[in-house]
Amino acid sequence: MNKMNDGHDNHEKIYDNLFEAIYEIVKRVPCGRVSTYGQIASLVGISDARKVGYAMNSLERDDGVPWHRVINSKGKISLRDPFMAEVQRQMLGSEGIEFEGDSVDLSAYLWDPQE
DNA sequence: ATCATGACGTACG
DNA sequence: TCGTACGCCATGA
Repeated sequence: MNKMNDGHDNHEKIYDNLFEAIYEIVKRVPCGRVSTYGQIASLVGISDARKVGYAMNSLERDDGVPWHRVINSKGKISLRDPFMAEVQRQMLGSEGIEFEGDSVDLSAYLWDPQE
């Protein structure tokens, strides 16, 4: 669920938890680019990339978080569910991301946070 | 309150 | 290349 508001946080970027912070970073990844669990983790200041995966897994509905643009450091899709993995692949494909077999060339599509 | 569980990355042998 | 250890969140039973 989403219980991030105690009722008085608005203009300040204060997050009740790590997942909210992760979602804000993922929202910055533009169409046509991909990011990795590790990169997102680094940007929110944590060393555990798994937590980024946990955060993505916890998304129940679309909160404007482009979860499909987050893949692993090997350039592959990490979703365990084959169906959803294919969905993710299709979504990336429709955004212009090309696959070489089952992986994406990160040197060509990795998001640069400075952009 | 404890326990299991789940989309990872890096270091090391 | 492969297996293992570690990092240490959020949620539901």
